[in-house]
Amino acid sequence: MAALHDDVLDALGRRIVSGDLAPGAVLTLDDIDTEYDVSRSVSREAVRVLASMGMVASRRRVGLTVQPRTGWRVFDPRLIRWRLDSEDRAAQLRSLGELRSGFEPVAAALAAVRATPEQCGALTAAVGDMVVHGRAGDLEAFLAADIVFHRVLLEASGNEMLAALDGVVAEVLAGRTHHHLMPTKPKDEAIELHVEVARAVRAGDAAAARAAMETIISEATDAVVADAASSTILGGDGEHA
Amino acid sequence: MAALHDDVLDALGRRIVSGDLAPGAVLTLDDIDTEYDVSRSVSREAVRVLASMGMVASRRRVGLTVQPRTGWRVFDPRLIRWRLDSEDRAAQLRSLGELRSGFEPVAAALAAVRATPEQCGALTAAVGDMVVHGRAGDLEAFLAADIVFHRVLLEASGNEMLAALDGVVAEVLAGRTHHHLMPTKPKDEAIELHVEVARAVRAGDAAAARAAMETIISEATDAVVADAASSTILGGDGEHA
DNA sequence: TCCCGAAATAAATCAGATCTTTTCTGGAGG
DNA sequence: CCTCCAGAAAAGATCTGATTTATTTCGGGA
Repeated sequence: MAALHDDVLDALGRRIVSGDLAPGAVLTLDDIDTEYDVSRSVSREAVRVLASMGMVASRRRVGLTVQPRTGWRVFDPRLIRWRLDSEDRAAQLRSLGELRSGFEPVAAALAAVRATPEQCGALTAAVGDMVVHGRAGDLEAFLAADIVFHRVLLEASGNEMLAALDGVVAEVLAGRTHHHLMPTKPKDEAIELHVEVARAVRAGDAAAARAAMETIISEATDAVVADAASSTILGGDGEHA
Repeated sequence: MAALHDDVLDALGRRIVSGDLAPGAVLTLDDIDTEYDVSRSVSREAVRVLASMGMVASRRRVGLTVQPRTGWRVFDPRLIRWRLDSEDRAAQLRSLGELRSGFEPVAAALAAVRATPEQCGALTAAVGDMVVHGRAGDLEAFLAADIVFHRVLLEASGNEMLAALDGVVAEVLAGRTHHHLMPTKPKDEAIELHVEVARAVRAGDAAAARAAMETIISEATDAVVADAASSTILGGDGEHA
């Protein structure tokens, strides 16, 4: 089931992200063949993908040069995953959080106008789960429901690019929970705000949906800051923390 | 200078985006070798990248299956380019615009806190160019300055993911101008708002920067809607249209 | 009818050759 | 000593064809 080239891609990607292979570093296909004991086609395919992510550039007579971070395709899920698994984790979470603070209110507003009845139902169901598990203090189950809530909302925005960011949101939410930046029991107000978003979406009230979502995020930010856990501006967190 | 595999990748990508190769369609590496008259390594590398973009999946004994759009990595610049060059152009621009309406205000707020003196200078210079070319009615030069302005702003946000969206903004702005959704002469108020963003960023006033950017976008949206050109909700356009 | 093994299929991998581009090196000429 | 050009060398790009492996199909037997 393994895929050789995927293994090599993964290994190289992680080495680059970790800084083991820093921008400017040069390696050759031969190096890769030797180091990972694979044939040329495997190393080539791995490198080709890496190049398509802007992480390396290949030049004849020179070899493969690791590219500066500014050129990386930072929206690639694989790259996000590598960064989250590396030293870079905190920075990646911060970036994702800031990003999220921008697009989630938009998604909520759009969803209010475009959500299908099925999506409204799914949203309501997810909110219901959040209430139940939140009251019970079951953080993992609450997190799962929270992730579903936001995924459905993004999907309901009817914008495929927003929908594609569901992984981002899931990572942020999971990261916050697992890094213990959440209270042991989700705040009632936070849950209430999710209920409000769902209500506004059902009612087709874009402004209300947007406002509630903005509040969710800013409240969460304040809470985190007040928590003295860290201090990111506009801070991205975005959930009852 | 050509790169065989890149040509094939481009050709296949465009065929998929255009619907010529619809989701569910199956093809084999052999088909590609034959159709484009290239060797196996070339077709393999092209397909590998396409797979990494979520556009095809390869399975033994079956071949390559074109994947549904929901799984595509829609943030990949190549995919965005293909969509912009296809029938899908309008939808892609709408998506990008909506997205932009979310993240640009955030970027402005962050830039107010994080911009370096050099970036403030670049921003001011860009605004100056906008004023000059705007007054002169030179739409192309104005567009160029506008693009620079937004690029610098995104970069100044200090968030590499926001910075990576500079291409998105450039495409939206260029698309609006070249689709004649702009007045023959940029509105003074719109220019004034850009001046205000630059001022707020220099002053480190995050709230003001965010507010001005939000106004830029909503004013532009209203203008477009009033223009009866089209009607996208929250319309994302975002520029003096 | 159901299950199992053989055959067929197409991707995955390997191996090695050839082509092309880019860079480096020496030497000729100024 | 510097400049310029030809030739060598390095490394990716492409090609070819063989081998391996996973998956599906299908025929035969219980």
